[in-house]
Amino acid sequence: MEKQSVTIYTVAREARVSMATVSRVVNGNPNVKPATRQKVMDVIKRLNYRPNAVARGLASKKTTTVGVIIPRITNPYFADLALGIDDIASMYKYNIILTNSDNDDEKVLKVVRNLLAKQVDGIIFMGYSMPDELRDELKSSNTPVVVAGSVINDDELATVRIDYENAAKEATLKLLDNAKDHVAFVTGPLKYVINSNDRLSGYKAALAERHVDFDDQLVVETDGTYQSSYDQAKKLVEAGVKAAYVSNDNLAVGLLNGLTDNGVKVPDDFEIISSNDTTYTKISRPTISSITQPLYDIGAIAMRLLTKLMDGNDSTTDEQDVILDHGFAQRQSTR
Amino acid sequence: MEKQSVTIYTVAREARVSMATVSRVVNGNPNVKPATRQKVMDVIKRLNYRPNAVARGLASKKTTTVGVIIPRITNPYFADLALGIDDIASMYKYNIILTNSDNDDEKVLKVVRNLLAKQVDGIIFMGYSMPDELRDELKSSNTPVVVAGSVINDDELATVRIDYENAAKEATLKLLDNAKDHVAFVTGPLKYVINSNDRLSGYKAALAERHVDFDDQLVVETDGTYQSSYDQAKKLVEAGVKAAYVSNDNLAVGLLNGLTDNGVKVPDDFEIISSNDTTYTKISRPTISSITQPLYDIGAIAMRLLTKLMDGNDSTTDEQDVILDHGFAQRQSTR
DNA sequence: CCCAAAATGGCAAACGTTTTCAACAAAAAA
DNA sequence: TTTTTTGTTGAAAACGTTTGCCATTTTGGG
Repeated sequence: MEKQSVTIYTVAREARVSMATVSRVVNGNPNVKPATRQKVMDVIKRLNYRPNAVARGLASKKTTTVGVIIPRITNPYFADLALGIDDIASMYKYNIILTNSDNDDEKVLKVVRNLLAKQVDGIIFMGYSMPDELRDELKSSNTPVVVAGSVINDDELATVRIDYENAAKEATLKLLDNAKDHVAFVTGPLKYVINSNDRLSGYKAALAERHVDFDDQLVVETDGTYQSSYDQAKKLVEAGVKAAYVSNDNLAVGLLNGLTDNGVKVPDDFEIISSNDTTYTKISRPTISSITQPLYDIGAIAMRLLTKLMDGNDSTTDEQDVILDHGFAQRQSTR
Repeated sequence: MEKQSVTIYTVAREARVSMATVSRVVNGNPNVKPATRQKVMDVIKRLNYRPNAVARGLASKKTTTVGVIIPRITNPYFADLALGIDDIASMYKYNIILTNSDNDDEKVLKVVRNLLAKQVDGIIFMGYSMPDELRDELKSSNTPVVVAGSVINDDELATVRIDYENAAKEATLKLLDNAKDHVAFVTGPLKYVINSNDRLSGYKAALAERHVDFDDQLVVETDGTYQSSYDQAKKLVEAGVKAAYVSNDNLAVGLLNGLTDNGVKVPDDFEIISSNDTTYTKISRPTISSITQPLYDIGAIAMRLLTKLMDGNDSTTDEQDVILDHGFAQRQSTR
């Protein structure tokens, strides 16, 4: 790769000013006389000068780049979040280094080390758990971190999310009130705190409120894939289950299609409420009722919060935990 | 932001060697005596030294970062491609700067300028068209570019894709052969060459082969969204259309649901073949027959090709245009 | 007109690496 | 032994910015 042809030095020479002045012009520093500024800008345009962001990063210790960890880019839930993140990031002139973690602790650690080596100004973490080692690394690196759309085993990190517990409770209550007694909780891996803690608690709270005994046979743990819940459909029906609150849309669609393909009518014989309100819930037939989350906003707000933190508003006092409102979309999978 | 505490210099001092030697150790340069190497590695571990990638980028003129332009991260088609890209990228130790272009020429230009300023080693472009200005910029920047999963108005750029024209032709033939005479082509914006050139040509070729006259009333242009084709469903049926080849899965699902919601039976009264074989085609009911594309592979191969180009294998002679095989998945939307 | 204060701009030292070149040492060949 | 060759290492110059500090100019009040 050949040397960059036109540098700040070239411009300085052509404009008969110093590099410092060019730098000031480029960065909008006010301490430069309008005439000089114009002169420099003309040269910049003429030479088509483009500042080298790497050199700038080294000198200024700011890369205007943030790292984004996403479990899987093809997961619509996280993709929606990522869209919000990206929009706000580009609004604030930040770039996004995006990497899939595949929910693999090993990989996540590697990825973050990489991001830190690249001197990102901040990190947005999406995912279901954060290895201790990673947490330590992040803390000692002193890089601002915001957790978006997920709950992890750490309460010191800034987080943007909804109240998963309450949302789960409300959904479960709705199913219980539709005169169903056998309401199951179909969930992704329980090793993720968002499932095992937040959602399960909400589910239990709803049962308690309606004086229904908790039956752990009704908590159906899956690996979170479409296929896994599709396969569970038949068993659930045979077990007499009449409704299910489902922890993610993949699972909900799988369950729905599994039921339909087995001749079970939704919502007549079985009701479903899902959790994430992604496109899946709208394109399935019947459509799936769901807790609604402002996905885009969660991403957007997380990114905005991150910019604050990166600007040094450490604001340890400020609320670091933003809980957005959720809602409910009544669709065809519930009566 | 405070100064980096432990640098290559610190390590060098502690290990009583020069920076050069530390650099060699870190980069696996073989010209270091094993004993020295060990000594340096010990210090690195003890001090927990992490090389600064920005400084490295400045000195070596390689950032091990590639820019990826994606129309919209939430579009499953491109998300699948992106997954392949990311996997291979991380295999080759590259990071991905991912940005949504929203298919907006202005924005794309801005984004690419940004990427170039950040000194990315290469760019993967996904999208439906490339503004002339952008093309010029890319060429003069001398940065390797690979176009993935799309066709654009330029034949000099390396591209990885399938044969959209033939795929469209085969799909249309299938529909024609199922004894339908009124086969429509429901497409996204015709200003995109992949639609107006490749797919439309394929559609026409199929008609010609079956001696069916081309009727431009049967080419239904939409804005590419779910809703747009959903809204077209009724009109199509009223116009006597019996089947449709659809240019993307969003549209196909929209059309399908529009038909179903209007009481039209698929596939009995209307057959559909879609183009991209994303999840949508599998979770809809009925499921949608589709051309199949190795989406992940397209992304993966594009990235691999890019690494070649970045390694300087300019190989102007080599095939710069990789055409992968496509297939067909028979599902419930066709007989 | 003079002088202090404000505005402007230049110098040069960072920033943390890689890399070229030369030096030196050790091993091999003569 | 002497000369080559090969293998290891270090010194220091890039890489292209930003920025602190100082010098010079402008400005405006008296």
